[in-house]
Amino acid sequence: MGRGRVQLKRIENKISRQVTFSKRRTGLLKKAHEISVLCDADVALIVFSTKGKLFEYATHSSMETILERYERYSYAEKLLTAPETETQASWTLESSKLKAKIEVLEKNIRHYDGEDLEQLNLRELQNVEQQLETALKRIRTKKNQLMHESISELHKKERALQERNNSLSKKLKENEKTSEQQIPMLHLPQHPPQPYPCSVPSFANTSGPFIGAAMREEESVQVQPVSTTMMPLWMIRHINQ
Amino acid sequence: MGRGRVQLKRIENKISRQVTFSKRRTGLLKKAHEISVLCDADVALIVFSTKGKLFEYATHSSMETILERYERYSYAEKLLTAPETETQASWTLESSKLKAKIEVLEKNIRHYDGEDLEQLNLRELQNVEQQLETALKRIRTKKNQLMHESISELHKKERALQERNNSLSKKLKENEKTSEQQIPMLHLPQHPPQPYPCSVPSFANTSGPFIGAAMREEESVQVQPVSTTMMPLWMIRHINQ
DNA sequence: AACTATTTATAAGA
DNA sequence: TTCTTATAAATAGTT
Repeated sequence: MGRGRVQLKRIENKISRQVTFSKRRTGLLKKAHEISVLCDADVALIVFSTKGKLFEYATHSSMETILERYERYSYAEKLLTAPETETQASWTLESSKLKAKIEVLEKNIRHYDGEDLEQLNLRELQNVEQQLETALKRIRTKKNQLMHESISELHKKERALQERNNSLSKKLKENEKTSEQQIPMLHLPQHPPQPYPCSVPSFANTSGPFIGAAMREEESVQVQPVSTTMMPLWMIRHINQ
Repeated sequence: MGRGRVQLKRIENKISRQVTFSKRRTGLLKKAHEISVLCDADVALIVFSTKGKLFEYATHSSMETILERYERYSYAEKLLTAPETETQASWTLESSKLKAKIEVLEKNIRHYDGEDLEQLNLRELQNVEQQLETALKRIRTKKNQLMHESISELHKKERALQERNNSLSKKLKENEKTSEQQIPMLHLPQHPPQPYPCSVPSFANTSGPFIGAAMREEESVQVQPVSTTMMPLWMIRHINQ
């Protein structure tokens, strides 16, 4: 249908190809529309140009609907070939399951926070109480363990620094003897050690609510006496709060 | 293109419609193929007949590929126009968000259960401990409230039954005087009242771990002395456990 | 984008 | 369905 016959092969001339695409595209869309109206058919047509531009036609029942129908139609095949293409229904299902789970978990947490207790009866309150007591015991044990680890760690550091201080002051004294130059010496009392002029409350004697709470319900733990430590600031804050 | 003009409207004659569908369908598929070859375009064509039969054409790159490309292409639009028609990607996203939330909640609960404490530092342990203590206080308050309500309720019932007993025994005595027949009288000491031969431990004197725990950290609550009650079995079980 | 010679598609009939 | 054929429609090449 035109001035000359066309061979069914890619048109090499870019301009010609573009023009032909434009003309035939219009025709194709028109024919798609015609068959859908004349013959009461559901039609979906998708065309990507060489450049990647999209043209589409779909019967009034909309592209999505037709594509879904297509998916459904070829469902059996796809189950065998592509189980990863799940339907919206299964996603919705999974979503609501997850949401339900979240609701339960949040309710539990509210109970653990001592909130939202109206719905609980005495037996349930009793259960939650028991659980909280057990948890509290475990947490306090863990906390004690952690603090003791901290303390040993700090002890170690303290000793190392003390040794370093000692050796430094020793060297300094030797230097004083040999060199003509006078370097002012740092006063370093040997006992009790005081590596830095930072006032830190003695840990072993602290009887604030923190330690008190930590020890109250525990099997007694041996607390190593600590004379002075280089405790990090956040730890001090906790002890004194 | 035929012996007569055709109006663009549904062909009412079923046979004609079917014939036309068959002819035009062939033509449409042919033209789809032609444009794809001549113009190097990606084409997907889906046609459902009135009866629901499927006919399809797709460029060599296969129907699935083109439909995926289509989904990808119209992703942005869909997000704006139809958030309810979500794509698999967004479902996957929502799903993983929900799963992440569940993970966090479960971790929290494990901490509240005193488990899985390895990852927590001292500061975090301190927080959990505080939270648990608060929760425990609230729970014990709630439990006390519930128990006092129970007790008043039982008191009320006890008094009512006692009155009923008194009036019954009074009537019985009167009957004895008037009637010739001897009816054995039920022994009902007035103090302490003992409506049923059911041995129930006195509530006020119970010093088991249950009450002890309930009272330990609370503002002192006035416990009304209860001589004898008709406590439900489940309550007794809790007190004695 | 419009024109038009020609090819192609297809309606109607068999 | 398929073939035939007259004719409408599409479109290749040109302007």
